[in-house]
Amino acid sequence: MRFKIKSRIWIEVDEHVFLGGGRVRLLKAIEETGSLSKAARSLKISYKKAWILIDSVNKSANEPVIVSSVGGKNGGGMLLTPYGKKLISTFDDINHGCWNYLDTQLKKLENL
Amino acid sequence: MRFKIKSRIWIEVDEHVFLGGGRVRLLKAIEETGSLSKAARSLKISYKKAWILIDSVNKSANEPVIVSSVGGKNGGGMLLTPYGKKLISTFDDINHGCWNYLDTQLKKLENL
DNA sequence: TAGCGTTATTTCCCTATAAATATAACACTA
DNA sequence: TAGTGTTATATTTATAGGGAAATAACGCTA
Repeated sequence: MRFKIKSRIWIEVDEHVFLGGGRVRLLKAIEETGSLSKAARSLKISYKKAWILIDSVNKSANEPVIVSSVGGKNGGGMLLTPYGKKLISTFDDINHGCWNYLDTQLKKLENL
Repeated sequence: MRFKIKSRIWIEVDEHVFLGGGRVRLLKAIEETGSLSKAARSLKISYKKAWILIDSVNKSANEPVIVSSVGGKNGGGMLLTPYGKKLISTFDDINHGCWNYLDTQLKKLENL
């Protein structure tokens, strides 16, 4: 029997999702591209969906995660704040730790 | 900032979900009630949804998880096999361990 | 001033998921 | 034999979520 243990973790604030895998992927894409529309294209999700995700992150956080500018040289853009960068690296850290834990548990299923 | 780290784990076989929180809840309700229809009513999900969940568990497992009988004294029913009982207790064990790990990580978010 | 590429937001439509309904088969009971 | 409460399955109906498109505002550039 070939088992795999999968997991998904997310952070909630006031019973609402604040940060999860999808939001972290999006934040990383914003960090790389410098814009929400480019990030959405690179992840092949609609701009609307990307905007809703970022909007909910902003509304849940009490410290800025991204700063956006509209108009200007290249039309504007989005940038991660230092707090935002720390947030995604901490999320990744915890997530990897969770995977490592689950790997150690696999044998419990295999010799069941 | 009041953070909570939430998680969901599940077991896959051949890239398909074999066992997750919902299926485990349903199996426990079957163990308590002795029937799939009673279990579905107690969890307030439709019989159809419950049947699809159990059907996929049966198809993924290569050892029986439940045995069902149709017709008869009380119309029939469903029972967990010893393997099925071991499966849900192991799942619960791993799941609680995951929660414990995540609790230890919460401080990383709080003093960020 | 016209054009551009963004952010920001609304509206409409479609589709995929879930719920509700219906039906068959079954084996016991009265 | 009629009735009952299951399992098992198909069909129809409703609902919610996502995608596409349209629109506005913005501030730089040429």
